[in-house]
Parts: sequence; structure tokens; C-alpha cells
Amino acid sequence: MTTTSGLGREQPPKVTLSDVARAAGVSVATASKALNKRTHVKEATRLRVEAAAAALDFTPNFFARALNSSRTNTIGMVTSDLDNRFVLPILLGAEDAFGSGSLSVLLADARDDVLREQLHIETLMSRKVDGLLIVGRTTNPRPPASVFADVPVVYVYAPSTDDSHMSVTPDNVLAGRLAVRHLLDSGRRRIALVNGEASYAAAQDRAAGVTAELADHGLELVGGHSLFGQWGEAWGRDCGRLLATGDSGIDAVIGGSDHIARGVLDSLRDLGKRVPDDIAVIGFDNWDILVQESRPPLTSIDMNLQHLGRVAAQRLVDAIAGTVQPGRSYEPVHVVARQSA
Amino acid sequence: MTTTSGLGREQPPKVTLSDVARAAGVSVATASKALNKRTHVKEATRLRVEAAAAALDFTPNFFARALNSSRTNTIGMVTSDLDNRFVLPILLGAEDAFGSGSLSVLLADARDDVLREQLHIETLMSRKVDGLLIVGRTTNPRPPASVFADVPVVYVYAPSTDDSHMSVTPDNVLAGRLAVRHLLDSGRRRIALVNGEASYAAAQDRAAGVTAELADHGLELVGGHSLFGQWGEAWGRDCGRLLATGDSGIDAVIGGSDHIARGVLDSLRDLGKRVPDDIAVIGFDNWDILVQESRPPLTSIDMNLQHLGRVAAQRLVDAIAGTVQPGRSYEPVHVVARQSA
DNA sequence: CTGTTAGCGCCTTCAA
DNA sequence: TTGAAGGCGCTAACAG
Repeated sequence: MTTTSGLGREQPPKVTLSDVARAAGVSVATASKALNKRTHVKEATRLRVEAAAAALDFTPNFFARALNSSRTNTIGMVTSDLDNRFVLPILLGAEDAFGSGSLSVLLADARDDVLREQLHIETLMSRKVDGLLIVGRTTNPRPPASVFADVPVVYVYAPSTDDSHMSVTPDNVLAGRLAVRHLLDSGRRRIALVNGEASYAAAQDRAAGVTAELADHGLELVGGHSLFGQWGEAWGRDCGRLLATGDSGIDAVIGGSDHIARGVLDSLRDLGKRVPDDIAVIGFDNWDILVQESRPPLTSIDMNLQHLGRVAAQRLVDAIAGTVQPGRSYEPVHVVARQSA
Repeated sequence: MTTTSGLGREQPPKVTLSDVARAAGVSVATASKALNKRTHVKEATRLRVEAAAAALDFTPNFFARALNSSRTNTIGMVTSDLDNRFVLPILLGAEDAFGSGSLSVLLADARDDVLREQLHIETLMSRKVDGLLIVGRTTNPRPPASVFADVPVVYVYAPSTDDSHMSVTPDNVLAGRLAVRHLLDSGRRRIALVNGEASYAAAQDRAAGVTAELADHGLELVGGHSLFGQWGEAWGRDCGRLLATGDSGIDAVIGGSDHIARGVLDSLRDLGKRVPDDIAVIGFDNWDILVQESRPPLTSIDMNLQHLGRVAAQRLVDAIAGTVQPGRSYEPVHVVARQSA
């Protein structure tokens, strides 16, 4: 008994492999082989060992095992996700891909600081992680981290600037195309794009998708190009007001993010424009708290973050298993239609 | 050279403690003591060993160390944070409290499922985590998890129903009081509370704080009690409209969450009420994306999540060190004044 | 103060 | 097919 009252169940007596071996009447070596389904062990004795292990509730000591430099069944995840938006969906996807229970994830936060990031990576490597997931904050390509050659790395969200590295990024060009397609499907033709900051790859890619899809239909953006600005509601409101009061005759606005789209929505409302009847509005990210209860609820392009995580984890697993599949992949996104468009 | 092109730097030859010892001309044991600042080692030799270690870029083998069943410098963090809001701030706080680099965090997501949670806890214990941070999704007390008695646990956000366990929760009663105090300070007297769901401890506690603080000033809520409903903008809008058009003569509304407060804000705006001139509005959580660009920017009570994480981690550290400090603690929150109140 | 001797629990030769 | 022996890298206990 410990002195701490009622703080938990008793630690069961540690049962080691040699306990199992003794119980099964074999040597430790044989027990080891039996449990690891290794070299030919007589079926009967294997069963006996397994029974003994089960009876004693044997759990192999993780550290003793790792000491003999095998796999650790641990991956490291380094993030700089200041918005707190990507980590969990991606973690969930990763847990799914690995099959629950088998794998553990060491999480570290780099706080968007290269030095901290490298420090954490060193720590993780000293813990012999089997692989590394490096999760970025934007989709802007980022310089690769310095990692031992035998530790596979998958960059998630923000790809590595080195194309030969494994990177998994949402397909923002597709996102732009889908937004346009959705609007065209409901008969819109005069579309404006109120975009985020031009320094963001996401903004550029979405714009590229939008203009490309429009071009495929012989159209172009109202005003000829996307309006780069800030990622915020205020920018959305400002542009929304200008667009709706001008003589542009627009019938749809694409917001560069849900934030922006909400700003647009609010300004249109102020001006008495009906959404979607007069003007349709669509956003990117499908961030529930922004999208579900706006007036009207906002149609948005979902970035499929959990899928992203699953793919990233799967590629990592493959790489750990030796099947390297270098290069960037751009993962699909999809429209979530609500009432604004 | 590996065959994978440019995927990382070469794995340096493993340097072990005995390499260091040899280089320093001492025994392995001495080297160990020297590096761990253990028993009295002559200053000179300690320096020599440290120099050798540095020269060889020695990193102690984590698993060999853990095998001797000392500390693992690892804590487990189990979350059910579906909203994706608490994990990172709390992780940050924990990293701070432990002093960076020294500690690693194994993160697992329970998806709000008791079985999954217990499964993850077992895995974490098999990895000999020094302690466990169990992060909830609400502040409702939750049944304790089953954990070995020698593994300290701190419940964060959602406390354990067992009062003797260590729990760290934001002080929602204080939050309610602070909201009222802030409004009273600016001369408001007729205050309504549009609250979230009654089944949430957070809603109840905030309401309790609000009414208590009002009572201390000889006041009570307009309508006599808080309006429980849903945690959403729509509910805020509905109530906002009712309150503003009725004859209650309110001069301030407290929203049970930033969501709700934003709804209130929007409805007041629709009705031509000026905020804060006619009616002040204040929310809870200080969730940046909701709060910063509303019209006007929303005054809100910040739950201090990073602080919460730091405290939780600190208590965990203390418990690991043997200084158990059982019981719940309620951590302070603070007003972030913007323009709405 | 320093070195020698034993393990920690497991896996892996190698011999039987 | 099985077992004995050695070692992974480190720390702890005891001698010197």
C-alpha cells in the first residue's frame, strides 16, 4: 500500500519473461521466440508459453525491448500550430492509420521557432522515434528539418521546400476550382474573390484554382484578379461593402477563408442584400464555429484534415516499413454545401 | 550512405558512456556519476568527463536509462477535446513548467469514449510515464480513470468526481463574478445572462458567480435568473432580440460563451441598438477568432488555459517528486476588455 | 573519491 | 527444436 489514499489501483507485481518461461517450463529464450512467433518453435510449446503469458498477464517491457534497438512503435509529431486547429484532426488520422493501441505519439510544440523545432527533433530522435510528422501552420513550403537519414519524415500541411521529401498538403488549387464549380452549378457568372494575404501559398493556390476553373468556362474574375488583403472578418466586410455597392453586378463572392467569408456575409446583410438570392457566398476551411451559425450558414470547402492526417501517417508507416514513396501529395478537399451558396 | 537521396543527415556513430569514460580516462561508473552530478566526484574529473562527453557529442541512451526503472521523463496526456481548443495551450503550459527539452509528452486522444481512454491509459502506463494529465472537454466532473497508485494523475479542465484526486479547473464562479464586476464598474445595473446548456457545470458555475456578485451589490439578474439554452450564436441572437425589444430596460448582457455573446451582438446590431452605449455585452472564453473582429470587438473573460496547463504540469511535477497536494484547484481567470463592454 | 561487480528485461547468436 | 551465454547502455551497491 502506498500512503496516498485512493489515488489508484495497486501496481500489479511485475511479471517478466522469465516468469512466463518458468510457468511454461521452458527457457527464457524459447519463451521469447514463442511469443514473437520467431524461428520454429514446436506448436505445442508455443501454445503453452502463450497460455502462461496470458495467465500471468504478461506485458513485455517496452524499454528492455527498445534497448536491443528494434522498433519503438513511437512516432514524433512536431507542430507549430498556433491556431490550434490541425494537431488533433491530424493526430486522429494518424491513430486511425496505425491501428489503435499499437502506436504512441510524442507531441512537441515548436511555437513557430526553428531553434525550438530542431531542439525537439533532437530530443525525439534520442528517443528513437520510428518516424516524424512535422505539422506546419500554413501551406507555405518550409525549409526541411535536419533529421537522421534513417528516420523517415512526413511534412504535413506545410510541405518541405525539397520536393523529394514526403509532404502531404491539402489541394488548394482544387479547393479554388471546387468553389467556382459549385457557384457555376447554381448559375453564378460574375464572381469575385476576396482573398487573404498574398504571402500565403494557400491564398495563391486557391486563387490559381479559381481563375483556372473560370478560364475553363470562358470566364474571369470580376475585377480581373483576386483581392489580396488580410485573413480576417474586417477585410471581408470592407470588400463585401465595396463589391455590393459598386456597379460590378456580382452574383457571388468567394472568401479566401471562412473568416473573410463571414465578413462578406455580414456586410451584405448590412446592405440589405439577400444571400444567396442576390449574392452567393462561399468560404474555405469549413471551420465549424465560423460556419454553422452564420446567417445564413456558410457553404465552405472542407480541407479534410483528418484524412490528411491519415494519409500522412500511412505514408510514414510505409516509409518505416521501407517502402519510400517520395514527393509531395496534394490531398482532395470537398464542398460542404449550406445555405449561403 | 543510404539509398534514399537527400532525406537527411547521416546517423552519427553511436557514442556510449563507455566511449566517454575511455576518452576521459575513468571508469564507466565514474563517468555516469560525473554526468549525473551524483555522489561526490572530484571537480577536476567531473570537468574532464563533461568535456569528453561534449567533445564526443554524447547523448545518453534513453532506454538503457529507463530500463533501470528510474524516471522516464515522459508524461502522458489523454484528451477528449473534440473542439480542439485545450490541448495545445495546455501542452504549452506543461512544456513551460517542465523546462524545455527535459520532458516529452505522449499524447493520445480518447474521442470522448471511456473504453478508448482506458486503453490509452494502459498503453501509457506500459510505457512507464511518470505521470498523467487527463484533459477533459467540459468542466463537468468526470469519473476517475483507473490508474496505478504510483502514477500521479492530474485532471485538467474536467475534474475528477473524487475530490481527493488532483484536479485543475478554471474558476468559472470567479469568471461570472468578474463579468459582473466589469459591468458594474462601467455603471451598468440591469444585467441579463444568456447562458449555455444547463447540464454544463461551466454554465451553472458562471451563473452562480454572476448572481453572487450581483447579490453582493444588492442586485439581481434581470428576469431573476439566467436563461439556459444552447451554446450557440442562434440562441444568443434569439435572446438578444427578445431582451432588446422587451420592456426589461436592460443595459448589459452577459453571454454564456463567446458564441452566445456574438449572437447577442448581432441581434442588437440588427435592432439598431448601440453596443456598448445602449447595451454592453460580454462573453466567456476569449476565443480569439470569435472575439477579435466582431462588431464591436468583444470583451470576454479569458480562461487562462496556458496557465491552467502550467499549473497542472507543476502539480504533476510535484506529485512525481513526492509532494502530493491532493484536491481540486480553481485557477484564476481574467477580463480582456475590448469595446463591447 | 573512484573502480569493480551486478544486474534492469529482452533478444540473439550458437551449441547441443 | 531448445537452452546457455552474452550483450544492449546505463545505474546502483559495494569495495577499495
